[in-house]
Amino acid sequence: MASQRPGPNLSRIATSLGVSVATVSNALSGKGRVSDALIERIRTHAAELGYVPSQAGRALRTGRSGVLGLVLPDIANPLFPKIAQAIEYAASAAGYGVLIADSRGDITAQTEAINRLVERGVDGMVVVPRRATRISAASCPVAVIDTASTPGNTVAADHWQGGREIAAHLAGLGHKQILIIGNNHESNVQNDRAGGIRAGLQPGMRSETLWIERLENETGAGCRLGLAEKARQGFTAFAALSDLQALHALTELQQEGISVPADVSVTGFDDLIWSPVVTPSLTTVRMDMDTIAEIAVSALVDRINESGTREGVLVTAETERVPMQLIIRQSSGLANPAPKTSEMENL
Amino acid sequence: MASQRPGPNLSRIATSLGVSVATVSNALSGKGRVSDALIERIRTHAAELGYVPSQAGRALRTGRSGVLGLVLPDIANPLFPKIAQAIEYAASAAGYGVLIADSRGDITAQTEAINRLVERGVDGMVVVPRRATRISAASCPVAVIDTASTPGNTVAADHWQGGREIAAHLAGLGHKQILIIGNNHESNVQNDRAGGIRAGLQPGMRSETLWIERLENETGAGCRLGLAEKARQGFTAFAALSDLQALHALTELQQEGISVPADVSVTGFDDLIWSPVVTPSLTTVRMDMDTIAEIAVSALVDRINESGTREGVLVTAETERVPMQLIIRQSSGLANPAPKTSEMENL
DNA sequence: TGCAGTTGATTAAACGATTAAGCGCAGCAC
DNA sequence: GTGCTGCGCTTAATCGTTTAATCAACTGCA
Repeated sequence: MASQRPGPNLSRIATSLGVSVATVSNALSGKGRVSDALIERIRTHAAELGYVPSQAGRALRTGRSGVLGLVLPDIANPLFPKIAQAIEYAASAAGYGVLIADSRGDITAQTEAINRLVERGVDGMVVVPRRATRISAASCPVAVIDTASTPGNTVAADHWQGGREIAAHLAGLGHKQILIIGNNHESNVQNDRAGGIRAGLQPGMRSETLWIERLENETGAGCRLGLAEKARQGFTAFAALSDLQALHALTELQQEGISVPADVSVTGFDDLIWSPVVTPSLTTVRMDMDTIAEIAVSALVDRINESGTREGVLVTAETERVPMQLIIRQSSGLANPAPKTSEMENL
Repeated sequence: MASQRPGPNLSRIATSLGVSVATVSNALSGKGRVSDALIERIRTHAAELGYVPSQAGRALRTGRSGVLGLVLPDIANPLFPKIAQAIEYAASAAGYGVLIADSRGDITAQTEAINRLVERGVDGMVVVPRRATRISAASCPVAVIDTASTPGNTVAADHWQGGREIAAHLAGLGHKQILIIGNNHESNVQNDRAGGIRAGLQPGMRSETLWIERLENETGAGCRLGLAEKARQGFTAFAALSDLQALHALTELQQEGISVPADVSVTGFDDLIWSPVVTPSLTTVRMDMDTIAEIAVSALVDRINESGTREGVLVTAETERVPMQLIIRQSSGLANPAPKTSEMENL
């Protein structure tokens, strides 16, 4: 009934070579005292038998599963591919597997997902919360990737600095009136980004912030934002707090016959998959997910290796903010001095 | 040194109640013969102690890890969130965890990723290949989600039928000349979709297919597709084989001053996150990922439960094609009878 | 030669669960 | 009263690995 593991195990190697299991284990792990000749013999034999150690046996003995959990509470988060990829890469470089637990947006579902991970015996986990959910002491080390202003945050992109990059870029192009577009008013990430933009404005520039979440909830995701009207009011730059909103803005403006970047500029955040593909391609700010993932995972791994007692703690890292990188593409250009008389023959 | 698992184990419950470990195990799993009274007593006591069974112990004994692998070889696939979510949901409903293994696009990296999963002892895995990679016999059951025309496919959306839906929709709107836009010529999925569209054309309609992969490789992802010229040639509908290309087409057309849907129609595939958000919102075809995931996972689980010998097989499911659903939004409209004289004042 | 110290291996005890087999006891039939 | 059956529980083996403890043999040194 019970399915046998296919490959050879330590004891098969041991009997086949006429030595004890412990010796084989020591030879392969390089820990105990085994003669060099025997180590060599055992290693080659193990290799030609195609031996792979049983994670189950090892996990049982050591109390470590070699698996990290990844919790993404945000429904179908478009950043997911990048995050998952980066985390998986960093984890597997550190010898860990990654168990995902997507909790469809709900907060209780999130804690359930975390519990599932704990029950599966993960050694630690990476959580990317949407709101500042208190990930209080799951019974394993936890790394939080959100934003530096979130209490308990382990590491994150420097969203504030990213905002400043955008502001500086727009200032350099001569824009005076900037409309910031966000869709989640309670998101620490978006607030940091918006704050960074405002902090980066030069004297003589002003900004206004448009939170579209209520509009989206009432009228649906594809609602009109009324950006043409805003352009008529004198806004020449639309700085979205995410590429999704940037796309929303860009297409709405185009549909209204307003040319980007000739008439107005549009910028985003995150450098999502479509950013280089749309016309005009999107000027945005990229987070260095690989570095963030590496920092998070290594902080986690350090903690796991150091603490014998498997306590639940929020781990900390030396570098808390990873700089974001401005990607200048086509959607941002020199401020049009007379935005109202939008010429349709541009470009 | 070895970190102790925090919670109680079977033997702690057993000694605490003065019974044997086996009895506790039987009581909790409901397998052996235990009196109802004792079962009750053990269950409540286990509950109040907060007992969670050790996956490691169980895995070692039963040879089953209770974990499925998910392999997504496609770099940063924008479908990833949906797939991962659906698979994770289906798997966790079936009592399984999901271990991800993203192999950054490379084929050798893909087999490495598969090996990593096998070494971690997954009981089975779901593979979504980009090209028809032969997933020949990893040493565990494998479910392939690609397209019905792929040999060895387990279950997939009925891309062909999805294509017919698009064709029928465009035919109903009076379109005669359809430009199909794809970016991967070797993709079974895209070929099926294109085939479905062509098969669904009414008499008097014609189609042409534009593969943009070479253009993308040479000129970058955001290259000009020259769609305005195509519109001038008389094409009134642009049927992209993925929402990403649809977005590419939509924004390029808008930028050129061609109005969608007044002048031409644009349709996509997959109903990705931005489809409802862009202006005009995108008419597309949605795959029922939840159903697909459920079928794949349950086929996998059936296979796992039935085969004792852990052999590596491509599992099959009863339902191989899951119908796609046409989502009509704003980007498709009645065919403009005189596309050449595109009036700029539309809308 | 005798003794301490090192080397290279073995022995055995875990880790936590599952499960086949066994055992005492009651009830029942002959 | 004996034999049989079924119930309720225990005993014990097992999965594969790690690792502390042990031990034999050999070395160097007095």
